[in-house]
This record gives sequence, structure tokens and C-alpha cells, in this order.
Amino acid sequence: MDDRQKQNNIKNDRTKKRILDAAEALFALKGYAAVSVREITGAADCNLAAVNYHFGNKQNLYMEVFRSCWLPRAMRIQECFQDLLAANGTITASAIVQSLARAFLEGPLSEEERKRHHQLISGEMAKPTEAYKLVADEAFRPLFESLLKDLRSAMPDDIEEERLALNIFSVFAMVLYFNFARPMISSFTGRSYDADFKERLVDHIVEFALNGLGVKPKEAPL
Amino acid sequence: MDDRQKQNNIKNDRTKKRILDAAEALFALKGYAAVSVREITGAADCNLAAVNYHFGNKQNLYMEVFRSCWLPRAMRIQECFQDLLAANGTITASAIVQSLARAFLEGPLSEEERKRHHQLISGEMAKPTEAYKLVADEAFRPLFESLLKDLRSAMPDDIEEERLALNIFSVFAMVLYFNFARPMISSFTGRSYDADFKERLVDHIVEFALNGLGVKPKEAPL
DNA sequence: GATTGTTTTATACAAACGTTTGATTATTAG
DNA sequence: CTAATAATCAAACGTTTGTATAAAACAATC
Repeated sequence: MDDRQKQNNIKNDRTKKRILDAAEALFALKGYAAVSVREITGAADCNLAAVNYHFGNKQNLYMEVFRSCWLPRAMRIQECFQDLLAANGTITASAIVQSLARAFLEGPLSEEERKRHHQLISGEMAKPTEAYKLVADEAFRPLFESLLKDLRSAMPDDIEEERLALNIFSVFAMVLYFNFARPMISSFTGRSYDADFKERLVDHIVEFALNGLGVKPKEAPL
Repeated sequence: MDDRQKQNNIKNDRTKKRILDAAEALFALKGYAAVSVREITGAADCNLAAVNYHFGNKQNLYMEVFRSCWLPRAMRIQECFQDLLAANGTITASAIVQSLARAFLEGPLSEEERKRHHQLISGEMAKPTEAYKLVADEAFRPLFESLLKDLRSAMPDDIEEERLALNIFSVFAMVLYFNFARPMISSFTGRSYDADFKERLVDHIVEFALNGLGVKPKEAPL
């Protein structure tokens, strides 16, 4: 029968999973309040009541998107960073910055995934909800601590803890900004985010983090 | 009569202005979709129909918030930056970065204004609407061009245009990030955004922009 | 003081919202 | 096969949404 076929085509993957995917895409695109449950179930090709059946309510679904879609991806990025860093041999400041920039800009995510990932977290940073706490505790804080440790071992011993933290934030600022502000950067520079430009960005971030503006240019030992 | 008194107390300032204020505060706090017209008119202490009478519809009101609240404030910041830069005498890279950081972090805005200002634009950068185009054309682009000009005159002649642009973005990244990510930074460093910490941030941004991480620390000539 | 134009008011409306319900279909276990 | 559990469904619930309307209050002009 073609009932069977139809099931195999679209419906056979668990409804719950389809709802999560559709919800993630829509929440990333338009934000929590601007997306209706009907829109989600429409995109997931299931009944309206399915959201409440599987997730209780709309808010729980939103939280679940972060718990079971966003967080695992954040882990993948962080693992990618640690792999790159390890592959680099000795832990130098330059290696840390470069690995971080690569993991975030080129990293393990597809272009579509990266877009979703950053749009979702942008929404949370602009208007934090309960999901922010989850993400800060489970992803940001551990990464920050790990970076603190790495960078401490790569910098002079007498550096103050606060300066170390500010340095990390500054590198983060660049890495996130070059993702976050893509439309503006593309528009102002006239370059699209292809592999070439991303490579250029990684190089720039590393150089800037090591030499700043490079007012007194010296051959950077990258 | 106390009708007259009541008018002087709250109502006498033009309804239109009160709606704009209330709308700005609420849009900044919760985002466009999460705010209802009734919420706005309630906060502005006026009739529900006033929004449609004075602004046509909810979307126009949102645009008007950017046109007549956000943009003028962006101008004030930019003027502050130019005043600081001019007061600094010669245009050096250090002076540019310092003036920019000061204008944005300490600047002419009250703490409440700055919060609103950044929340509004965060929302737009996370989920751009029509307002983004307005803001990019009227505020971002001119500031970017002006910075490009200033920085070009302060850097070696042979520097490529693209590198100049990336440098500007990087400084911007820090300045905006230290505003944007306030909650996270406060939480991770344990410091509140008082005058002391903001001064520290300005110093850090200048130093980082000039020397990067400062891996090979040399007495910064600030 | 009547007339005219502007602003405010109370009320109404259809559409869309998140959630609930009870019937119906699939799936699993005995 | 039957009983029980899980999942899907169409329909409806009571609210809340953005916007429209027409009457009332106010302001300014003559």
C-alpha cells in the first residue's frame, strides 16, 4: 500500500524529532515569540496537538531545542577546538587563538548548522530566557575555564587573572563578531563568507590577537 | 480643578511622545513580537487606539522608535567619539581606539539609555527587520567610513584596504562585545559595570588593540 | 459662541494564539 | 486474537492579538 510508502517518505522518522528540527529552524529564524505552534507543526507535517503531547507546551519545546540540539553542537565545536589545539603540538597563545577561530569559523558544522547555531544563541544573548542559564552553565563556562587554563600556561607567569580573562573575552569578541555580524561585514567589505574569506578571517584574528593593529609592524612569527 | 493637575502630572506631555518612550522600553526589553499594543498603551497611560491613530500600526511604531529614538542617540555617541578624538590632538591609532571605547562604554548616554540602546540593536542584529537597513545606512556605514578615513591616516601608507577594514571590525567587536555580553562578563569576572570597571575595560581594549595578547610584553607607550 | 479640525475614548471585530479534549488509529504484550 | 498502551487526529476551548469605527472631548479660529 502507499500508506506504507508515505510513512517511509516523511513520517517514519519519529514525530518528536521532526518537531524539534522544525522548531529549531523557525526559532532561529524568527525568535520564540514570533513563531506559532501551528507554524511548527505545519513545517513538521504533524498534528497541532503533537507539540503539547510530546513536549508539554511551547516553552518546554524551546528549552528542549537548546538541550538536545544546541548543546550537542556546542560540544562538537569545543571538541574540534581541542583536537586542533592538540594537533598543534605545544600550547602557545597563537595556537589557542588559531584553533578557536578555526573551530568556530570553519569548524565541524555545516554552513546551515552554523547559521542556526549562532542565530539561536544571538537571540538568547539579546533577550535571555531560561535557556541562557542552561547554555552559560553547560557550554560557555566550561569553555571559558578551559581557555583560562590553556592561556595561563602559554603566558608569562606574572600575568594577573583578570587580564587573562579580558584577553579571552577579546578573542571571543572577534570570533563571535565575525560570525554574528556576517551580513554587515559582507556588505561593508563586499566579500561573501566563502572558504577563502574565512581563511583570511582566521589569519586576521590570529594576527590581531598577537600584534593588535600592528601599528609598529614586525614580521609576525605565525 | 484637579483635571488640570492630572494633565500636568502625567498626561500633559504629548501622548505621541509617551507612546514612543513606552514602546522603546518594552521593545528593548522583550523584542517586537513579545510586546502587545495593549501593553504599550497601558504603560503610556493612553487609549488603545492611540497607537494606530498616531503611528498607523504597530510596525510603524517600531520603525519610528529607531528613527526618532535610536538614531539620535547613535549620533550623540558618534559626536562624542569625534569630540574625544579631536581633544586628543594628533590622530593616532591609539587615540582612535581609546576615543571609540570611551564613547561607547562611558559615553554621553545614561546607564538606562545605554542598556536600551544596545538591547534594541542586539535584537535587530539577531533578527534583522526593516529597521536594520535604516540603522546600517544612517549610523553604521557613516561611522565605518569615518573610522576608515581616520585609521588610514594613522597607519602606514602601504596597508591594504581590506586589512584596514578588518582591523576596524576587530576593534568594534571588542567595544560592542563588552557592552553586549555584559551579563556573562560580569558573571565570569565577578565585577559589576561601575565606573572603575569601565575604565579598566577601556584601558584593556586600547592595550589589546595595540599589542594584542601582549605575549611578548613590552612597555606599552599609552 | 458656533464651527472646524484634532485628539481621545469606549467598544467591536475577526483572526490567531496556546492548550485541552475525546475519539481514533498504531503499536506492543500476553 | 485480545487487551493495553502509545501516538495521532479533528475539533473546540477561552484568551489575546492587531486594527477599525463612531461617538465624545478638546482646541483653535472666526
